[in-house]
Amino acid sequence: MKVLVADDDADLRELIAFTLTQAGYFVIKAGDGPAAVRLSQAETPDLVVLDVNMPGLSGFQVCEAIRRESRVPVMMLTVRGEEEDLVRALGLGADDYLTKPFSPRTLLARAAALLRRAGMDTAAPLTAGRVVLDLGEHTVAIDGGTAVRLTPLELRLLQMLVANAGRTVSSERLLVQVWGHKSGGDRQLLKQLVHRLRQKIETDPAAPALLRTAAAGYKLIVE
Amino acid sequence: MKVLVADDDADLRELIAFTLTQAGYFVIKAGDGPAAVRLSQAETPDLVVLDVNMPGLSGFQVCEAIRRESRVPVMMLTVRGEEEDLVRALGLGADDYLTKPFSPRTLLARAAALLRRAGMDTAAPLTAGRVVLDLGEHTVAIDGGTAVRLTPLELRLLQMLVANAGRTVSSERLLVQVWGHKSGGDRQLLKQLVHRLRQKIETDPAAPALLRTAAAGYKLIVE
DNA sequence: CGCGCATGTAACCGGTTTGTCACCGACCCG
DNA sequence: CGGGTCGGTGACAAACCGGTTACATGCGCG
Repeated sequence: MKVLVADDDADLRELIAFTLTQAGYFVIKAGDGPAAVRLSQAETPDLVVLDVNMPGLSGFQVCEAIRRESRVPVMMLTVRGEEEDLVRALGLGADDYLTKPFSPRTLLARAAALLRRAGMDTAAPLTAGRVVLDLGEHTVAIDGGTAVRLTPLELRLLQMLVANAGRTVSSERLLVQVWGHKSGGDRQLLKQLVHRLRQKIETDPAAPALLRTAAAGYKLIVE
Repeated sequence: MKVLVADDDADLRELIAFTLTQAGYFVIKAGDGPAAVRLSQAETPDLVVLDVNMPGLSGFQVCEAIRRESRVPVMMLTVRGEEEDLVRALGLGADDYLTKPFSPRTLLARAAALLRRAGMDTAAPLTAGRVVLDLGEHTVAIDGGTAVRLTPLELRLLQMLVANAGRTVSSERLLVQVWGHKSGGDRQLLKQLVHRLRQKIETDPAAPALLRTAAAGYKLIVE
Protein backbone atom coordinates (compact mmCIF):
# COMPACT_ATOMS: atom_id res chain seq x y z
CA MET A 1 0.00 0.00 0.00
CA LYS A 2 1.76 3.12 -1.23
CA VAL A 3 1.24 6.50 0.42
CA LEU A 4 2.63 9.77 -0.86
CA VAL A 5 3.41 12.29 1.89
CA ALA A 6 3.93 15.88 0.74
CA ASP A 7 5.04 18.46 3.23
CA ASP A 8 7.77 21.08 3.13
CA ASP A 9 8.28 20.87 6.88
CA ALA A 10 10.88 18.10 7.10
CA ASP A 11 10.14 17.27 10.74
CA LEU A 12 6.44 16.83 10.26
CA ARG A 13 6.98 14.97 7.00
CA GLU A 14 9.31 12.51 8.65
CA LEU A 15 6.99 12.06 11.58
CA ILE A 16 4.09 11.21 9.32
CA ALA A 17 6.27 8.97 7.19
CA PHE A 18 7.55 7.18 10.26
CA THR A 19 4.07 6.62 11.63
CA LEU A 20 2.82 5.22 8.35
CA THR A 21 5.89 3.09 7.78
CA GLN A 22 5.54 1.54 11.21
CA ALA A 23 1.98 0.68 10.36
CA GLY A 24 3.16 -1.26 7.34
CA TYR A 25 2.57 1.27 4.58
CA PHE A 26 5.13 1.95 1.91
CA VAL A 27 5.85 5.68 2.00
CA ILE A 28 7.04 8.04 -0.72
CA LYS A 29 8.07 11.53 0.34
CA ALA A 30 7.87 14.88 -1.42
CA GLY A 31 9.28 18.12 -0.04
CA ASP A 32 7.45 20.52 -2.31
CA GLY A 33 4.44 20.84 -4.57
CA PRO A 34 6.01 20.10 -7.92
CA ALA A 35 7.69 16.99 -6.57
CA ALA A 36 4.35 15.86 -5.16
CA VAL A 37 2.65 16.21 -8.53
CA ARG A 38 5.47 14.42 -10.27
CA LEU A 39 5.57 11.55 -7.80
CA SER A 40 1.82 11.13 -7.76
CA GLN A 41 2.11 10.38 -11.43
CA ALA A 42 5.25 8.35 -11.45
CA GLU A 43 4.44 6.21 -8.45
CA THR A 44 0.64 5.98 -8.53
CA PRO A 45 0.21 5.94 -4.74
CA ASP A 46 -2.98 4.59 -3.17
CA LEU A 47 -3.29 7.58 -0.87
CA VAL A 48 -1.89 11.11 -0.85
CA VAL A 49 -1.31 13.14 2.31
CA LEU A 50 -0.91 16.81 1.46
CA ASP A 51 0.03 19.79 3.55
CA VAL A 52 -1.93 22.88 2.54
CA ASN A 53 0.92 25.27 3.21
CA MET A 54 3.79 24.63 0.89
CA PRO A 55 6.01 27.09 -0.93
CA GLY A 56 5.79 27.04 -4.69
CA LEU A 57 2.70 25.03 -5.44
CA SER A 58 0.29 25.07 -2.54
CA GLY A 59 -1.50 21.96 -1.42
CA PHE A 60 -4.60 23.25 -3.18
CA GLN A 61 -2.88 23.48 -6.51
CA VAL A 62 -1.31 20.07 -6.08
CA CYS A 63 -4.68 18.62 -5.21
CA GLU A 64 -6.18 20.20 -8.28
CA ALA A 65 -3.43 18.82 -10.49
CA ILE A 66 -3.82 15.34 -9.06
CA ARG A 67 -7.59 15.41 -9.42
CA ARG A 68 -7.24 16.24 -13.09
CA GLU A 69 -5.97 12.77 -13.75
CA SER A 70 -6.74 10.51 -10.85
CA ARG A 71 -9.30 9.79 -8.16
CA VAL A 72 -6.72 8.64 -5.62
CA PRO A 73 -7.85 9.50 -2.05
CA VAL A 74 -6.33 12.80 -0.87
CA MET A 75 -5.99 13.82 2.76
CA MET A 76 -5.20 17.48 3.45
CA LEU A 77 -3.38 18.83 6.46
CA THR A 78 -4.63 22.22 7.65
CA VAL A 79 -3.94 24.39 10.66
CA ARG A 80 -6.68 24.62 13.25
CA GLY A 81 -9.19 27.35 12.76
CA GLU A 82 -8.69 27.97 9.06
CA GLU A 83 -12.19 26.93 8.16
CA GLU A 84 -12.15 28.42 4.72
CA ASP A 85 -9.09 26.31 3.86
CA LEU A 86 -11.17 23.33 4.72
CA VAL A 87 -14.06 24.26 2.53
CA ARG A 88 -11.73 25.02 -0.31
CA ALA A 89 -9.87 21.72 0.05
CA LEU A 90 -13.00 19.63 0.07
CA GLY A 91 -14.33 21.61 -2.84
CA LEU A 92 -11.26 20.72 -4.84
CA GLY A 93 -11.86 17.05 -4.41
CA ALA A 94 -9.94 16.27 -1.25
CA ASP A 95 -11.47 13.33 0.60
CA ASP A 96 -10.55 14.15 4.16
CA TYR A 97 -8.60 16.62 6.25
CA LEU A 98 -6.64 16.68 9.46
CA THR A 99 -6.07 19.78 11.57
CA LYS A 100 -2.58 20.16 12.99
CA PRO A 101 -1.59 19.11 15.51
CA PHE A 102 -2.92 15.58 15.33
CA SER A 103 -2.02 12.28 16.95
CA PRO A 104 -0.45 9.40 15.04
CA ARG A 105 -3.43 7.29 16.01
CA THR A 106 -5.81 9.72 14.36
CA LEU A 107 -3.71 9.81 11.24
CA LEU A 108 -3.69 6.03 10.96
CA ALA A 109 -7.40 5.72 11.62
CA ARG A 110 -8.29 8.29 8.97
CA ALA A 111 -5.88 6.81 6.47
CA ALA A 112 -7.30 3.33 6.98
CA ALA A 113 -10.82 4.69 6.64
CA LEU A 114 -9.99 6.41 3.37
CA LEU A 115 -8.35 3.33 1.94
CA ARG A 116 -11.25 1.16 3.03
CA ARG A 117 -13.68 3.54 1.38
CA ALA A 118 -11.60 3.43 -1.79
CA GLY A 119 -11.77 -0.32 -1.78
CA MET A 120 -8.06 -0.57 -1.21
CA ASP A 121 -8.54 -2.18 2.13
CA THR A 122 -5.38 -3.47 3.71
CA ALA A 123 -7.17 -6.75 4.30
CA ALA A 124 -6.88 -7.44 0.60
CA PRO A 125 -3.67 -9.39 0.10
CA LEU A 126 -1.34 -8.71 -2.79
CA THR A 127 -0.64 -11.64 -5.03
CA ALA A 128 1.88 -12.36 -7.76
CA GLY A 129 2.38 -15.78 -9.22
CA ARG A 130 2.73 -18.30 -6.40
CA VAL A 131 3.17 -15.60 -3.77
CA VAL A 132 0.31 -14.25 -1.66
CA LEU A 133 1.36 -11.33 0.49
CA ASP A 134 -0.85 -10.18 3.35
CA LEU A 135 0.29 -6.69 4.27
CA GLY A 136 -2.08 -6.39 7.19
CA GLU A 137 -0.93 -9.60 8.84
CA HIS A 138 2.70 -9.28 7.78
CA THR A 139 2.64 -12.76 6.34
CA VAL A 140 3.24 -14.59 3.04
CA ALA A 141 1.86 -17.83 1.77
CA ILE A 142 3.46 -19.74 -1.08
CA ASP A 143 1.23 -21.88 -3.31
CA GLY A 144 -1.56 -21.54 -0.81
CA GLY A 145 0.58 -23.10 1.89
CA THR A 146 0.72 -22.00 5.50
CA ALA A 147 1.31 -18.32 6.17
CA VAL A 148 4.82 -17.39 7.21
CA ARG A 149 5.45 -14.39 9.41
CA LEU A 150 7.73 -11.71 7.95
CA THR A 151 9.76 -9.04 9.68
CA PRO A 152 9.12 -5.42 8.61
CA LEU A 153 12.20 -5.31 6.38
CA GLU A 154 11.44 -8.63 4.78
CA LEU A 155 7.92 -7.44 4.11
CA ARG A 156 9.10 -4.29 2.38
CA LEU A 157 11.56 -6.17 0.24
CA LEU A 158 9.00 -8.71 -0.83
CA GLN A 159 6.45 -5.97 -1.43
CA MET A 160 8.82 -4.25 -3.82
CA LEU A 161 9.45 -7.47 -5.67
CA VAL A 162 5.77 -8.36 -5.85
CA ALA A 163 5.00 -4.89 -7.18
CA ASN A 164 7.49 -5.57 -9.97
CA ALA A 165 6.80 -9.27 -10.32
CA GLY A 166 8.69 -10.82 -13.19
CA ARG A 167 10.88 -7.80 -13.71
CA THR A 168 14.34 -7.23 -12.33
CA VAL A 169 14.58 -4.67 -9.55
CA SER A 170 18.06 -3.22 -9.20
CA SER A 171 19.94 -3.52 -5.92
CA GLU A 172 20.26 0.22 -5.81
CA ARG A 173 16.51 0.71 -6.03
CA LEU A 174 15.89 -1.87 -3.37
CA LEU A 175 18.34 -0.21 -1.03
CA VAL A 176 16.63 3.13 -1.49
CA GLN A 177 13.12 1.76 -1.11
CA VAL A 178 13.66 -0.63 1.76
CA TRP A 179 16.14 1.31 3.91
CA GLY A 180 15.74 4.81 2.58
CA HIS A 181 19.47 5.08 1.99
CA LYS A 182 19.94 7.88 -0.46
CA SER A 183 22.83 6.43 -2.39
CA GLY A 184 25.62 3.95 -2.40
CA GLY A 185 24.00 2.04 0.41
CA ASP A 186 25.44 -1.05 1.97
CA ARG A 187 25.11 -4.04 -0.32
CA GLN A 188 25.83 -6.32 2.57
CA LEU A 189 22.47 -5.48 4.12
CA LEU A 190 20.61 -6.45 0.99
CA LYS A 191 22.62 -9.64 0.70
CA GLN A 192 21.61 -10.59 4.21
CA LEU A 193 17.97 -9.67 3.86
CA VAL A 194 17.61 -11.67 0.67
CA HIS A 195 19.27 -14.61 2.34
CA ARG A 196 16.93 -14.47 5.30
CA LEU A 197 13.87 -14.04 3.14
CA ARG A 198 14.87 -17.02 1.03
CA GLN A 199 15.13 -19.16 4.12
CA LYS A 200 11.49 -18.36 4.77
CA ILE A 201 9.88 -18.61 1.37
CA GLU A 202 11.98 -20.97 -0.72
CA THR A 203 11.52 -24.74 -0.49
CA ASP A 204 15.21 -25.10 -1.27
CA PRO A 205 16.97 -21.88 -0.29
CA ALA A 206 20.18 -23.04 -1.97
CA ALA A 207 18.40 -23.21 -5.34
CA PRO A 208 15.98 -20.27 -5.37
CA ALA A 209 12.87 -20.82 -7.46
CA LEU A 210 11.04 -17.64 -6.51
CA LEU A 211 13.47 -14.95 -5.49
CA ARG A 212 16.14 -15.14 -8.11
CA THR A 213 19.36 -13.23 -8.55
CA ALA A 214 19.24 -11.30 -11.82
CA ALA A 215 21.48 -8.85 -13.57
CA ALA A 216 22.41 -6.17 -11.05
CA GLY A 217 19.50 -6.99 -8.79
CA TYR A 218 16.79 -9.47 -7.93
CA LYS A 219 13.48 -10.54 -9.38
CA LEU A 220 10.41 -12.47 -8.37
CA ILE A 221 9.64 -15.35 -10.71
CA VAL A 222 6.04 -15.69 -11.85
CA GLU A 223 4.82 -19.13 -12.90
CA MET B 1 21.58 7.35 -25.70
CA LYS B 2 19.76 9.85 -27.94
CA VAL B 3 18.37 13.10 -26.58
CA LEU B 4 16.19 15.57 -28.48
CA VAL B 5 16.64 19.17 -27.40
CA ALA B 6 13.93 21.58 -28.52
CA ASP B 7 14.34 25.28 -27.85
CA ASP B 8 13.97 28.33 -30.05
CA ASP B 9 16.64 30.22 -28.13
CA ALA B 10 19.78 29.19 -30.05
CA ASP B 11 22.16 30.05 -27.20
CA LEU B 12 20.34 28.02 -24.61
CA ARG B 13 19.80 25.19 -27.06
CA GLU B 14 23.49 24.98 -27.85
CA LEU B 15 24.43 25.19 -24.19
CA ILE B 16 22.18 22.28 -23.34
CA ALA B 17 23.38 20.34 -26.37
CA PHE B 18 27.00 20.96 -25.46
CA THR B 19 26.48 19.86 -21.88
CA LEU B 20 24.77 16.65 -22.92
CA THR B 21 27.28 15.89 -25.66
CA GLN B 22 30.16 16.28 -23.26
CA ALA B 23 28.48 13.80 -20.98
CA GLY B 24 28.38 11.24 -23.74
CA TYR B 25 24.86 11.62 -25.06
CA PHE B 26 24.05 11.83 -28.73
CA VAL B 27 22.09 15.04 -29.23
CA ILE B 28 19.48 15.98 -31.85
CA LYS B 29 18.43 19.62 -32.01
CA ALA B 30 15.15 21.27 -32.92
CA GLY B 31 14.63 25.04 -33.17
CA ASP B 32 10.85 25.08 -33.12
CA GLY B 33 7.81 23.03 -32.19
CA PRO B 34 7.02 21.41 -35.53
CA ALA B 35 10.64 20.30 -35.93
CA ALA B 36 10.55 18.82 -32.44
CA VAL B 37 7.46 16.77 -33.20
CA ARG B 38 8.89 15.61 -36.51
CA LEU B 39 12.25 14.63 -35.05
CA SER B 40 10.72 12.87 -32.07
CA GLN B 41 9.02 10.57 -34.58
CA ALA B 42 11.87 10.20 -37.03
CA GLU B 43 14.66 9.70 -34.53
CA THR B 44 12.89 8.01 -31.60
CA PRO B 45 15.06 9.69 -28.96
CA ASP B 46 15.36 8.22 -25.47
CA LEU B 47 14.69 11.56 -23.83
CA VAL B 48 13.14 14.84 -24.93
CA VAL B 49 14.06 18.21 -23.44
CA LEU B 50 11.40 20.77 -24.29
CA ASP B 51 11.26 24.51 -23.71
CA VAL B 52 7.75 25.62 -22.78
CA ASN B 53 8.05 28.93 -24.60
CA MET B 54 8.43 28.37 -28.29
CA PRO B 55 6.87 30.24 -31.20
CA GLY B 56 4.49 28.23 -33.33
CA LEU B 57 3.76 25.14 -31.33
CA SER B 58 4.33 25.71 -27.63
CA GLY B 59 6.12 23.16 -25.51
CA PHE B 60 2.76 22.06 -24.16
CA GLN B 61 1.42 21.26 -27.58
CA VAL B 62 4.59 19.45 -28.54
CA CYS B 63 4.43 17.43 -25.36
CA GLU B 64 0.84 16.54 -26.06
CA ALA B 65 1.69 15.46 -29.60
CA ILE B 66 4.56 13.32 -28.42
CA ARG B 67 2.45 11.70 -25.71
CA ARG B 68 -0.12 10.73 -28.26
CA GLU B 69 2.26 8.21 -29.69
CA SER B 70 5.09 7.55 -27.29
CA ARG B 71 5.97 7.28 -23.63
CA VAL B 72 9.47 8.65 -24.06
CA PRO B 73 10.56 10.64 -20.98
CA VAL B 74 9.93 14.37 -21.46
CA MET B 75 11.65 17.11 -19.47
CA MET B 76 10.13 20.59 -19.66
CA LEU B 77 11.97 23.87 -19.22
CA THR B 78 9.97 26.59 -17.49
CA VAL B 79 10.78 30.00 -16.13
CA ARG B 80 10.89 30.33 -12.37
CA GLY B 81 7.68 31.37 -10.74
CA GLU B 82 5.30 30.19 -13.42
CA GLU B 83 3.79 27.54 -11.21
CA GLU B 84 0.72 26.98 -13.32
CA ASP B 85 2.95 26.16 -16.27
CA LEU B 86 4.36 23.44 -14.15
CA VAL B 87 1.07 21.94 -13.19
CA ARG B 88 -0.04 22.04 -16.78
CA ALA B 89 3.15 20.40 -18.01
CA LEU B 90 2.99 17.57 -15.50
CA GLY B 91 -0.68 17.15 -16.27
CA LEU B 92 0.12 16.65 -19.95
CA GLY B 93 2.41 13.77 -19.18
CA ALA B 94 5.77 15.47 -18.82
CA ASP B 95 8.03 13.46 -16.52
CA ASP B 96 10.12 16.21 -15.02
CA TYR B 97 10.74 19.93 -15.23
CA LEU B 98 13.59 22.37 -14.80
CA THR B 99 13.16 26.01 -13.93
CA LYS B 100 15.45 28.40 -15.76
CA PRO B 101 18.11 29.24 -15.00
CA PHE B 102 19.59 25.88 -14.09
CA SER B 103 23.09 24.49 -13.77
CA PRO B 104 24.53 21.94 -16.18
CA ARG B 105 25.02 19.62 -13.23
CA THR B 106 21.33 19.73 -12.40
CA LEU B 107 20.42 19.10 -16.00
CA LEU B 108 22.65 16.04 -16.17
CA ALA B 109 21.47 14.68 -12.85
CA ARG B 110 17.81 14.97 -13.79
CA ALA B 111 18.38 13.57 -17.25
CA ALA B 112 20.26 10.59 -15.83
CA ALA B 113 17.48 9.99 -13.29
CA LEU B 114 14.80 10.03 -15.98
CA LEU B 115 16.71 7.68 -18.22
CA ARG B 116 17.43 5.35 -15.36
CA ARG B 117 13.78 5.24 -14.47
CA ALA B 118 12.74 4.68 -18.05
CA GLY B 119 15.37 2.03 -18.57
CA MET B 120 14.15 0.20 -15.52
CA ASP B 121 10.48 0.39 -16.20
CA THR B 122 10.50 -0.46 -19.86
CA ALA B 123 11.04 -4.08 -20.66
CA ALA B 124 11.30 -2.87 -24.25
CA PRO B 125 14.75 -3.78 -25.55
CA LEU B 126 16.85 -1.51 -27.73
CA THR B 127 17.45 -2.73 -31.22
CA ALA B 128 19.79 -1.70 -34.02
CA GLY B 129 20.24 -3.75 -37.16
CA ARG B 130 20.86 -7.36 -36.17
CA VAL B 131 21.44 -6.49 -32.52
CA VAL B 132 18.72 -6.68 -29.87
CA LEU B 133 19.88 -5.31 -26.53
CA ASP B 134 17.88 -5.99 -23.37
CA LEU B 135 19.02 -3.47 -20.79
CA GLY B 136 16.93 -4.92 -18.00
CA GLU B 137 18.27 -8.42 -18.37
CA HIS B 138 21.80 -7.44 -19.39
CA THR B 139 21.63 -9.61 -22.46
CA VAL B 140 22.02 -9.34 -26.25
CA ALA B 141 20.60 -11.46 -29.00
CA ILE B 142 22.02 -11.41 -32.53
CA ASP B 143 19.69 -12.14 -35.45
CA GLY B 144 17.08 -13.36 -33.00
CA GLY B 145 19.48 -16.00 -31.68
CA THR B 146 19.87 -17.02 -28.05
CA ALA B 147 20.42 -14.27 -25.53
CA VAL B 148 23.98 -13.85 -24.31
CA ARG B 149 24.72 -12.41 -20.89
CA LEU B 150 26.85 -9.27 -20.83
CA THR B 151 28.95 -7.88 -18.04
CA PRO B 152 28.18 -4.31 -16.93
CA LEU B 153 31.05 -2.84 -18.92
CA GLU B 154 30.20 -4.81 -22.02
CA LEU B 155 26.62 -3.66 -21.72
CA ARG B 156 27.59 -0.01 -21.49
CA LEU B 157 29.90 -0.27 -24.46
CA LEU B 158 27.32 -1.97 -26.62
CA GLN B 159 24.62 0.44 -25.47
CA MET B 160 26.77 3.32 -26.61
CA LEU B 161 27.36 1.71 -29.99
CA VAL B 162 23.70 0.83 -30.46
CA ALA B 163 22.71 4.39 -29.62
CA ASN B 164 24.97 5.52 -32.43
CA ALA B 165 24.39 2.56 -34.72
CA GLY B 166 26.07 2.94 -38.09
CA ARG B 167 28.13 5.89 -36.95
CA THR B 168 31.69 5.77 -35.73
CA VAL B 169 32.10 6.46 -32.02
CA SER B 170 35.54 7.72 -31.07
CA SER B 171 37.64 5.85 -28.56
CA GLU B 172 37.73 9.01 -26.53
CA ARG B 173 33.93 9.15 -26.23
CA LEU B 174 33.75 5.47 -25.39
CA LEU B 175 36.30 5.82 -22.62
CA VAL B 176 34.37 8.71 -21.13
CA GLN B 177 31.02 7.01 -21.41
CA VAL B 178 31.96 3.52 -20.26
CA TRP B 179 34.56 4.23 -17.58
CA GLY B 180 33.85 7.82 -16.72
CA HIS B 181 37.49 8.69 -17.27
CA LYS B 182 37.69 12.39 -17.74
CA SER B 183 40.33 12.40 -20.40
CA GLY B 184 43.50 10.84 -21.49
CA GLY B 185 42.82 7.40 -21.78
CA ASP B 186 43.73 3.97 -21.20
CA ARG B 187 43.29 2.59 -24.67
CA GLN B 188 44.32 -0.84 -23.52
CA LEU B 189 41.12 -1.17 -21.48
CA LEU B 190 39.00 -0.40 -24.50
CA LYS B 191 41.01 -2.81 -26.61
CA GLN B 192 40.36 -5.59 -24.16
CA LEU B 193 36.70 -4.81 -23.71
CA VAL B 194 36.10 -4.77 -27.45
CA HIS B 195 37.92 -8.06 -27.72
CA ARG B 196 35.82 -9.66 -25.02
CA LEU B 197 32.60 -8.31 -26.45
CA ARG B 198 33.48 -9.63 -29.89
CA GLN B 199 34.02 -13.08 -28.46
CA LYS B 200 30.43 -12.96 -27.28
CA ILE B 201 28.57 -11.43 -30.19
CA GLU B 202 30.56 -12.15 -33.36
CA THR B 203 30.19 -15.47 -35.17
CA ASP B 204 33.83 -15.15 -36.21
CA PRO B 205 35.58 -12.86 -33.71
CA ALA B 206 38.66 -12.73 -35.92
CA ALA B 207 36.66 -11.18 -38.77
CA PRO B 208 34.19 -8.81 -37.09
CA ALA B 209 30.94 -8.34 -38.99
CA LEU B 210 29.11 -6.27 -36.36
CA LEU B 211 31.57 -4.42 -34.21
CA ARG B 212 34.04 -2.98 -36.67
CA THR B 213 37.17 -0.99 -36.09
CA ALA B 214 36.88 2.43 -37.68
CA ALA B 215 39.05 5.50 -37.86
CA ALA B 216 39.96 6.44 -34.29
CA GLY B 217 37.14 4.39 -32.85
CA TYR B 218 34.55 1.69 -33.41
CA LYS B 219 31.19 1.39 -35.06
CA LEU B 220 28.24 -0.95 -35.08
CA ILE B 221 27.34 -2.13 -38.57
CA VAL B 222 23.71 -1.89 -39.62
CA GLU B 223 22.43 -3.17 -42.95
C1' DC C 1 17.63 -8.59 34.90
C1' DG C 2 17.94 -11.95 30.93
C1' DC C 3 15.62 -13.88 26.99
C1' DG C 4 14.36 -13.82 22.09
C1' DC C 5 13.84 -11.45 17.91
C1' DA C 6 15.16 -8.23 14.27
C1' DT C 7 18.89 -6.15 12.35
C1' DG C 8 23.68 -4.85 11.44
C1' DT C 9 28.70 -6.22 10.84
C1' DA C 10 32.57 -9.05 9.74
C1' DA C 11 35.00 -12.79 7.58
C1' DC C 12 35.48 -16.44 4.21
C1' DC C 13 34.68 -19.05 -0.25
C1' DG C 14 34.31 -19.71 -5.08
C1' DG C 15 33.28 -17.72 -9.29
C1' DT C 16 33.21 -13.75 -12.36
C1' DT C 17 34.79 -9.45 -13.95
C1' DT C 18 38.19 -6.28 -14.77
C1' DG C 19 42.91 -4.35 -15.06
C1' DT C 20 47.64 -5.19 -16.45
C1' DC C 21 51.43 -7.04 -18.99
C1' DA C 22 53.75 -9.15 -22.76
C1' DC C 23 53.87 -10.26 -27.38
C1' DC C 24 52.38 -10.45 -32.28
C1' DG C 25 51.69 -8.70 -36.91
C1' DA C 26 50.39 -4.73 -39.96
C1' DC C 27 51.37 -0.39 -41.35
C1' DC C 28 53.81 4.09 -41.75
C1' DC C 29 57.82 6.83 -42.43
C1' DG C 30 62.48 8.40 -42.46
C1' DC D 1 65.94 -1.53 -43.65
C1' DG D 2 64.66 -0.46 -38.72
C1' DG D 3 62.17 1.83 -35.34
C1' DG D 4 57.60 3.51 -33.98
C1' DT D 5 52.72 3.27 -33.47
C1' DC D 6 48.49 0.82 -33.43
C1' DG D 7 45.09 -2.82 -32.93
C1' DG D 8 44.44 -7.77 -31.70
C1' DT D 9 45.39 -11.64 -28.70
C1' DG D 10 46.51 -14.66 -24.75
C1' DA D 11 47.76 -15.10 -19.97
C1' DC D 12 47.59 -13.79 -15.45
C1' DA D 13 46.54 -11.27 -11.15
C1' DA D 14 43.75 -8.11 -8.58
C1' DA D 15 39.31 -6.64 -7.43
C1' DC D 16 34.73 -7.50 -6.97
C1' DC D 17 30.34 -9.99 -6.18
C1' DG D 18 26.92 -12.98 -4.26
C1' DG D 19 26.12 -16.66 -0.91
C1' DT D 20 27.05 -18.22 3.47
C1' DT D 21 28.28 -18.75 8.38
C1' DA D 22 29.07 -16.65 12.59
C1' DC D 23 28.76 -13.19 15.83
C1' DA D 24 27.54 -8.49 17.74
C1' DT D 25 24.12 -4.97 18.79
C1' DG D 26 19.79 -3.19 20.14
C1' DC D 27 15.25 -3.52 21.71
C1' DG D 28 10.91 -5.03 23.88
C1' DC D 29 9.02 -7.86 27.33
C1' DG D 30 8.21 -11.01 30.94
